[in-house]
Amino acid sequence: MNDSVNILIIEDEEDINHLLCNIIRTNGYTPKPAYSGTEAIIYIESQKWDMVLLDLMLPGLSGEEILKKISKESSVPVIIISAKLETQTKIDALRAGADDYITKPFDIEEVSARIDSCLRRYRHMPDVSITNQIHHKDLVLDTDTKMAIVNGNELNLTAREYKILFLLMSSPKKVFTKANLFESVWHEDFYGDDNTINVHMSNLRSKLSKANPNEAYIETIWGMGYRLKS
Amino acid sequence: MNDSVNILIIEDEEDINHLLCNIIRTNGYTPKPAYSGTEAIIYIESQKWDMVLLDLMLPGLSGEEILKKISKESSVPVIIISAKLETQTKIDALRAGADDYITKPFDIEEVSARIDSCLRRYRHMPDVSITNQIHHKDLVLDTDTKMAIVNGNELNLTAREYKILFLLMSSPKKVFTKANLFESVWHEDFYGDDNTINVHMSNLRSKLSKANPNEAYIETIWGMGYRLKS
DNA sequence: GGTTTTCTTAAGATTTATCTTAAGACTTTT
DNA sequence: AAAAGTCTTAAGATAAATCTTAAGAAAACC
Repeated sequence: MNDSVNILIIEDEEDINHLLCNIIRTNGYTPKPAYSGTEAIIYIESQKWDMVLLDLMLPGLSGEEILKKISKESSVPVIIISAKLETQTKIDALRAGADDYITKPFDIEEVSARIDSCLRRYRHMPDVSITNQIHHKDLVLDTDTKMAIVNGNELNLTAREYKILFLLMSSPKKVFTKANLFESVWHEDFYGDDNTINVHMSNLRSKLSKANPNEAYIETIWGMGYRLKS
Repeated sequence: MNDSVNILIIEDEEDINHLLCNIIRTNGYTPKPAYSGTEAIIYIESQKWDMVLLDLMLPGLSGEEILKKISKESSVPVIIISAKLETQTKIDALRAGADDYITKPFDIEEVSARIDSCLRRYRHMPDVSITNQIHHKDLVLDTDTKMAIVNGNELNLTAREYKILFLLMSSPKKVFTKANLFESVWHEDFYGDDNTINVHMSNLRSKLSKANPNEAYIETIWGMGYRLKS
């Protein structure tokens, strides 16, 4: 029962925190969001954690301070997630006890992979990641083969298509705006041409519906964006 | 290499697999989890094992089939762990080459004791032979001689090339990203120069295609990585 | 110490995915 | 019914990833 893997997420931006929670849940672990440094401290002191994801830019108590506190008091692995991409910041963080450092905007699969690999290192676990498939209704995304499986048909996806679908499936109920997509799939803060996304969505949909014409897997939310159809 | 005792655990339920891993680790041996019959076969063919723990109820390739395969090809001791408690099933398993039979839910200490005693019995007898080759189509990788065999031609591989090919062949359908390769082949978390991998792939491919110009064994998945061509 | 093998780096060539554009059809909202 | 947002197509342009080659660096071997 209590062999669940608990991961604390310290990140003040709600959107990003939720996204990280979903990634972690998808990977089979148990996420706990904290939205400020002071909130985080309470959680840190109240129970043991298997891992901490920490944003450096926090209101109030800074990420650096939290990092110091954590590494002084425990040996829990910490992955920094930060918009600061200066090498020096990175080095400082790693010196201060961080185990890995990911810059924003991040690739969700990379985050996923690094969490796995960090956990593996810590627990001396064998090199088999716990889950390599994401399921949603009869749609399966295989993160090993990078294929979608619909109706038993294996579909080859391009890198972009795969990443879009991965994102949608990682948060099944969430509506992803085009800005969200540009950030998570393209890793760009600025917004590209909306039509770029239209076209990719169209291509992705047509691959999926070729495998199962009776079902629409991706839903358009008018004026908002896209989500997985539930 | 080392004199660790390697035990393969074939069990699809994650919780139980992890538990068995822990027991084995506690006893001073090295566990390797396999979560399906097909995965197990790969490991069985890829190296020598000191023992196999096998669940009879597996998705896909059944436990009985695996047991037959193992006992046909090698003399590695096999302990069955199963929820089936009919006497007939038990007898059948023992006839088919199993060395011991434990019913679920099991007593941790009992499992531990039986593993020890079974190993003690076997230690003196050398394992006659589990195959030391991995096959994929007409490509064979010999884990003893570290050579690839294509079309009957034995190819000398460098250490890197061997490791890359071994990795690809260990999961025939999986797409390996460059990050995967750096981690598994170079044992580096940070990502080196992509081009290093390009060049090694190129060299490996040219060796393979020199032996068989008609076949491409390694496939590039644009924007994602490489995989064995199936 | 010299020779051989293997690894890495770099630069140019090539291939492929992706982007852009645009126009007409469709859907939803007002 | 009109307007705004979205879908689909396709073709050409662009950007990015990859391949290949060769040469120098590093390591291993003799």
